[in-house]
Amino acid sequence: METLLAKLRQTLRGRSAESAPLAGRVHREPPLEELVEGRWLTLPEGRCFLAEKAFALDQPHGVHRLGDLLAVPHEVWAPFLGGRGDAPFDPYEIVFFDVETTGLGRGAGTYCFLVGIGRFEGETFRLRQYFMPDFGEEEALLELAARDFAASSGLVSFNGRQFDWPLLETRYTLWRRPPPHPGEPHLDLLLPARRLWRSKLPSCALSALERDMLGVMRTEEDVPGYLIPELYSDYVSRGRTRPMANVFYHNATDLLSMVTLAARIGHLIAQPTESPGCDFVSLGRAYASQGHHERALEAFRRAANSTDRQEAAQGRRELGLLLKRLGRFDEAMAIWWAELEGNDVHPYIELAKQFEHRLKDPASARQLVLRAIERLKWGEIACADPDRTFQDLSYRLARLERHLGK
DNA sequence: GTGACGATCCCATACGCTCC
DNA sequence: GGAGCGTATGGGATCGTCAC
Repeated sequence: METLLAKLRQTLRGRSAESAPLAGRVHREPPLEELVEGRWLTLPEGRCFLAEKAFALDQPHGVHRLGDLLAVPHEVWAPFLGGRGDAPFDPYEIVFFDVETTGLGRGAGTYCFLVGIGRFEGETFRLRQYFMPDFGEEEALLELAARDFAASSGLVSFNGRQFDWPLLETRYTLWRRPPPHPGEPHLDLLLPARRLWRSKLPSCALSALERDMLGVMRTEEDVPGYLIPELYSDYVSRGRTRPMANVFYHNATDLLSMVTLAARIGHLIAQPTESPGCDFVSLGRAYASQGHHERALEAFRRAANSTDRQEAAQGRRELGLLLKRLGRFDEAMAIWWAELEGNDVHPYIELAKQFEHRLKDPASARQLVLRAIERLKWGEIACADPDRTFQDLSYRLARLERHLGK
């Protein structure tokens, strides 16, 4: 088996060496190093092109600056770090990464031909892009990327938990190398972005977030993601370097956008009161699920005060339920009382429960249920399943009347 | 002890979304 | 176009409380 693998590696490397000069002749395009700032590296494992660039921390990217992330309190990331929410998340100890691949599949036939890795170093944000010029040179790319990953204590990506990292792990496994990083803590920015803006934006794809939240305008250099596998194929088989330079631009822009997106999200979570355009209901749920109850209550209050009627109703509902869960019944009841003239049946039911079970006042509970039934009949209360709601209310009323009768 | 009820948890299922 | 994750939803099981 080992011999077979060695032969395969040799064959692939041989093909790579043959195809490189051919590539230059077909289209007479300039070599990659003339189009992308970088240099070729030769390792025992093969050749790899390294493009490297450092950005000042006050470098703008859209409406934000790269260094904005450094002011975000580390603890805001805890709800989004997977199983390692307790791990420290220092921007200087983590790496941002994004890979360009030959397709969307997860199998052995999908290669990562470009790995972009960014990290804060002193007064700069340094971006390194490792590029494999042919399929036979993959191990060199993996070796160089591994050195960067191994020097980090955390990962940041966009959809990297589902796509980029598992794919990279597969590539290392296929070369019989251990993945260079345990994979945790891993901040996948797609998760908090969805939590914050799912109900506000038509899409939470990185390109949409760039446009709608970050003010990033890509130049004509950019290429759409779906074309990337084809462009790499053109590079390998026909030596087309110009479109490949555009892929470098695409990858670098993705990485810089991740940095400013993280800054935007981090500041928003840290100070939700100063963040218009955020889905405070989802943010509150995220806080509540992590036990940050006061922050959750604050987020729900923000939602409750929204000018968007639907968001305001949801905010009040979540606020009341969380207060009840925390045993703050009087505060919860105040919310429900204020809601009674709205078009939601929920506050009637919650108040009826409180009167029946906690306050031992079935007569008041009955009045509330009767009023809810009446409003439901008149169509003043909207609910997803009016018939079922009517049944539930009737059942509750019958029980209360039995109780009162006795 | 029994029954009714609410609260909570767990599980299964369906669906939408994102990456190249 | 493949695949995995998160979310929403609904049903069932379990537990604690209370009244009888």
